[in-house]
Amino acid sequence: MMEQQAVKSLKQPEFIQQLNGYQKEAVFDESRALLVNAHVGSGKTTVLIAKVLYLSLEKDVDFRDMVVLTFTNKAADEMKERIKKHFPELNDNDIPYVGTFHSVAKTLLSTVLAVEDLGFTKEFTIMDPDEMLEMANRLIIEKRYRIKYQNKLLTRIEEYKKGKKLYSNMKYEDDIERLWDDIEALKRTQNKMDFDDLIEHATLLLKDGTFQPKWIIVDEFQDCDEAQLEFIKAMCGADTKLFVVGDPNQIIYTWRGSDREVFAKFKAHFDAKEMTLPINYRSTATILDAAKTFLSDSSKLEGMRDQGSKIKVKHHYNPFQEAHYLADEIKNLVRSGLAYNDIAVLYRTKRQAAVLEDVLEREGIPFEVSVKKSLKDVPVLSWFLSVLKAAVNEKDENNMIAALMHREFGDDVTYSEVKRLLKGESGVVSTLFDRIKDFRHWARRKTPDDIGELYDYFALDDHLSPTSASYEAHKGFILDFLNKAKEFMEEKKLGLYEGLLDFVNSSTLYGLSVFDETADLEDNSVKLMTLHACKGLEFKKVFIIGANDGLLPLRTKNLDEYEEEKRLFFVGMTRAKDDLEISYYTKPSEPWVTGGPSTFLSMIPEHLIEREEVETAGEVDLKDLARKIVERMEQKEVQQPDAEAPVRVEAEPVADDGDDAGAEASDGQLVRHPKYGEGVIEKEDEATITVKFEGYGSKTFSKLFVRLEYL
DNA sequence: GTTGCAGCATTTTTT
DNA sequence: ATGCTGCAAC
Repeated sequence: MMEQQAVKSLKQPEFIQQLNGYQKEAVFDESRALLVNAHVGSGKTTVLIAKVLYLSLEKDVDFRDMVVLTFTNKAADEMKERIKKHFPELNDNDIPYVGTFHSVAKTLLSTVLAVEDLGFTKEFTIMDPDEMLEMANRLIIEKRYRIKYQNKLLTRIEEYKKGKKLYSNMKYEDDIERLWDDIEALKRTQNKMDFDDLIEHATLLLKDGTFQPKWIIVDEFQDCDEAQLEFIKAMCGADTKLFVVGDPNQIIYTWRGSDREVFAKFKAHFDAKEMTLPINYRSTATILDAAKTFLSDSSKLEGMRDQGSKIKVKHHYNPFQEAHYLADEIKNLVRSGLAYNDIAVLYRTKRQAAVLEDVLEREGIPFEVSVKKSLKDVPVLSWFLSVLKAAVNEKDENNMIAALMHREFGDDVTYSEVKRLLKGESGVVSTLFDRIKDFRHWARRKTPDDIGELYDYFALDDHLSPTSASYEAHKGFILDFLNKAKEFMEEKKLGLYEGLLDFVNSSTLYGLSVFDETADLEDNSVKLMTLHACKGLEFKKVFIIGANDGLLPLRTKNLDEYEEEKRLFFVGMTRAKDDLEISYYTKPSEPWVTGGPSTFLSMIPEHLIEREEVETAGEVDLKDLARKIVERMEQKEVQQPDAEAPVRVEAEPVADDGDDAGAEASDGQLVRHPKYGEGVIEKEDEATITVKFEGYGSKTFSKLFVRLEYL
């Protein structure tokens, strides 16, 4: 018996054993193309990872023959981490095609594909939207283009590309078409690709069959747009198999281009087999029953759990009053045993967070608002990235201009002087220009170990002004950035120049998370986020606020948009495991939003609901409070543009005594880390801090992100 | 150049 | 409700 069991468990590794019947069927399936309809909370990620591990372990598929595509960096990182956990000997080089659509396209373009055929070189760099905007603005000035609604330029360009028009009231055309043609041409001259180009160019070059993996695996397939589907098609050879997982009930990004018909198109094109993962493990029956109301086809969604408690529908006078109620309620919940991170407050628009932030902060409730930060939020890094991009890609004139002309860190030259420098005319002197131009030559003789020399090579001290108050912080950011670049190069086994090029491009795709070690820390705080941002997450207690017509659902132009609002509401509701509470206002803060419960609330079967009015605070009180909050918000807005760096750094003591030696002040200091617990500071410099933890050993963090509580 | 009016949006966001 | 902006009239 024992032996039999041993054999059995050998045959069925743990990651298979834990699957249910449907999930196993999906993992073992051998079809050319399989479309898995993964209902909400049905263990989609588990199946995806099991499939990847199964292919590797049982079917001997090499990771280099597997393309695993995700939409977000977070999902890609999770996937990579899970793979590496099973195969600790693997590094990023061994799983090159596990990543986001964009990063995989980038990897293909800079390795196996013939970008030269499209007029690029392998040294191409990636342009983010900010950079594109800079380029566009420069073109407008230079060519004297007339562009209407210029402060909505990026949206207008996007709409133009999709063939739509943003403003239907425009009587006369402007120069948007010529502007876009110029941008397209300039991108080629400067050897740069924007995010869309990565997919489009890769698709074009893949069509000759250079790269055809054995397997293509896609996560969140419902978010796929036309271009991404074409990308997948272009990679398919006769022997390529496809495994895509998605949930049509969670299509909430059609406004961003995701294709409502993508499931049908996939099935038709690949003659795909379709399967369903119906079982939801997450939510109580009550929550699921209520959520099903918002689906067009809910027949296949099955729950596993008992009834649970009813859904609370709360009626508040206005958002200010609600914020106070929520603060009290959260305190009560925590008192009754819930952790802060079991709780989420979800809303339709970002601006709804302001009131909550204000009140929760004053009530001392730990919370986190999910806002994506980019490198641009740290001006010194944004500038330094321009320097590096210009250095790494010799054709990148725009970043050269940005690097030299930066108001704070640049070389104090005018536009016409930079133009003359670029033309090679004499009479203008810029050390930074020379160093950037000479970088490739210099870097040839260097290795990643020499990366610290970059600081002196670019004479950064001259640009960061050592006398300024923020000098130490600025220097710290840059040293930290270089440090991360070095780690990156070592993991990928690249030389200094190639490594820096790759790192710069990854930074563009990854944003700040390139070196945010706290990104997915399980810290104990209430999460505030939009309904869009909550996809993929789950909480024991969920508050959905502002269920008023005009807000949730937002005012919609057509039935399609209304259906998408329903799916969005569905996504929000199904984040809740145990308890769901939905609120609406008598007096919402936006004048175009209707007072009273939204149509969505009347769609939920009455027997699943428990209604409650929350006492109205005095009118005077509210007005006073409202005024104060508006004042505070205005103050914050004024402060924002000046803000030098992300907040956390300022909150922490930065070594300020003496030069290099200035660490001893914090040595031995007792601190608490949200993940590793209490520890003692071992070492500290401008950029990093090393803490020794009981049970985890020494960990080095970037001061940019680490959140240490000084005890 | 200035002014008043009409028309429109007011939202979600990854790479 | 409010704010932006294109547009036409001055």
